[in-house]
Amino acid sequence: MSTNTELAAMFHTMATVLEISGANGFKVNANVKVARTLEDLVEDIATIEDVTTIQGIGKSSAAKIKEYIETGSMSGYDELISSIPNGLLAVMNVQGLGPKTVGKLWKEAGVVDIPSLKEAIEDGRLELLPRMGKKTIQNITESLAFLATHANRSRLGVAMPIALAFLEKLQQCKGVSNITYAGSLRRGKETIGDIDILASTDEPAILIKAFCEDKDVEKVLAKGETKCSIRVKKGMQIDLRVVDRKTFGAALLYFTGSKEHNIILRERAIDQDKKLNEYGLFESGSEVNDSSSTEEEIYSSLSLPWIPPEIREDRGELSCKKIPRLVEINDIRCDLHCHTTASDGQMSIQELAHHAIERGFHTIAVTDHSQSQGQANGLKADRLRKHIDAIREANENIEGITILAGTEVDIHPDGTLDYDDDLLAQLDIIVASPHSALNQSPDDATKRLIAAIEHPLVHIIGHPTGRIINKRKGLEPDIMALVSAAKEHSTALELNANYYRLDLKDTHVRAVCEGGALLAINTDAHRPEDFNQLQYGILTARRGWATPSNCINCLEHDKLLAWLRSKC
DNA sequence: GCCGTTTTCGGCCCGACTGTTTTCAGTCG
Repeated sequence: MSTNTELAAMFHTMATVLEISGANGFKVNANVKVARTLEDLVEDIATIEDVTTIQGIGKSSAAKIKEYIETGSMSGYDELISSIPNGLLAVMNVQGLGPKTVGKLWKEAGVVDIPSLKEAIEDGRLELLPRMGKKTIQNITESLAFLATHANRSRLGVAMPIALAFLEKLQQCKGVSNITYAGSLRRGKETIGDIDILASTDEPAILIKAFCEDKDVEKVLAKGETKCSIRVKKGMQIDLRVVDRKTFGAALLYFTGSKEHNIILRERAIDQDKKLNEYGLFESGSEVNDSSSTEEEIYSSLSLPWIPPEIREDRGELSCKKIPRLVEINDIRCDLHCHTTASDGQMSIQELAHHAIERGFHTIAVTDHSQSQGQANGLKADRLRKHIDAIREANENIEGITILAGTEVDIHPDGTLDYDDDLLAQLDIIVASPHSALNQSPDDATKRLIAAIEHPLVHIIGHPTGRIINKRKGLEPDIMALVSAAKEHSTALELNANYYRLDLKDTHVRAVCEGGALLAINTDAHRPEDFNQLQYGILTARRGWATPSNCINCLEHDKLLAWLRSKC
């Protein structure tokens, strides 16, 4: 684990312990903010001379961070953590249980962890506590069962189809004038906690009934006149919020978040003697809506440009002089990392080419696995030579697209490649990716990837960390060092659009773009439907503030080929 | 704990829903 990640986890833990202990809420929030800042930070915190220059990190936290970097421990941390039972932190993950209740469960019912919470429910101890009725205990029991069987957050590509399916059904309801998804899904986060749906309708009761009684609903968690929550059979929670048509824009802004972005907007409103909530922007003390029918109008009233949802994360978007024109799906003109039946793909070269033509691409790269990838039917040298011939022939015979002969060559743990240079030199495009030894040390990973970046024949580093979201951490290279080397050698770093990967991730993408290196957004398609994954890559790229000029997939045909040939 | 073009102290976003209690605390987003 990187120092940033370790420290972030410690600050999160401190915040939770403080919260259970009943500490000042603002102090709790300050610790959460430090944790979040550390999570977003791409540079190794240890390399930053004065961390108080980072917004949100003050003297106190800076001293703790410094001490941890220098000594490997943090004074006060162990004492704080040991002030509550270790297992109590897990109890905080139970839906419906917050710091006040968890503190009460501990002090008044002897609950110290999940098992003892279950015991306290079974032996009736919980019922003896004030404000702990049958219904509350039933809800806790159900939350415990849910927690035991489900991961906390779903991958973006899991949540999106569920949301779209619900939208399609709900917009059929009588009276619905506006319906969309908001929340972290609209912001395109790599994982989604729950799906937020926002609607305006003349017939709220009909919509709410349809929502709560849908065949995919497993449990109705809350049901009011304007707000309902359900859990669907696939395990995700969906919140529906019904608002007046006139306030849809304000509500969309509010429910898109992020929370941190909203807080700054509200503070900005207060500075202007106004009040912002989900119903609109109001002059102070007035019930008269300033202007709130669209998001654009609200931002404008706050003297701000409209900010794309993907960057509403309090990562500088509200102090930025000019919001760049972020990359869009229609800017993408080619896919430079795809597989065929030659290795582990399901499409022939011809099928791949036809799907690419359908998408309006001018170029498609055939990049099957290299020889070390036995389980993926990776190509030995002689098979690759024949494959190159087949690709060249297809390129001759198929009109309307350029088909590039390429490879996704393994980067060995020591940084060498899985084919000889002589063979690589025969190809049009070389994507080099790590597939093995994905738990090597950050130093080794950095050396390994930089060796590949510096290789004169390599065009793109594929899924640089090898992570699998919610499953595998992957490599933790020094991203700033990679970016610097990538810029120097004109090697692109990939944002693999597959929603299991999204590798590089959003903050890494931003480092690539700000560092002046090239970004490649590829689907790594193995099946025709994989081309649809591009949407997730685009969302992630936008979260990383990527513009078309950062991205080689946005180049016109001749410029792309010129860049490819510039490597020799 | 953090912050400051009202600066070193005083303030820090806002509202819906639930369950339990009868006027509201706690949780969630």
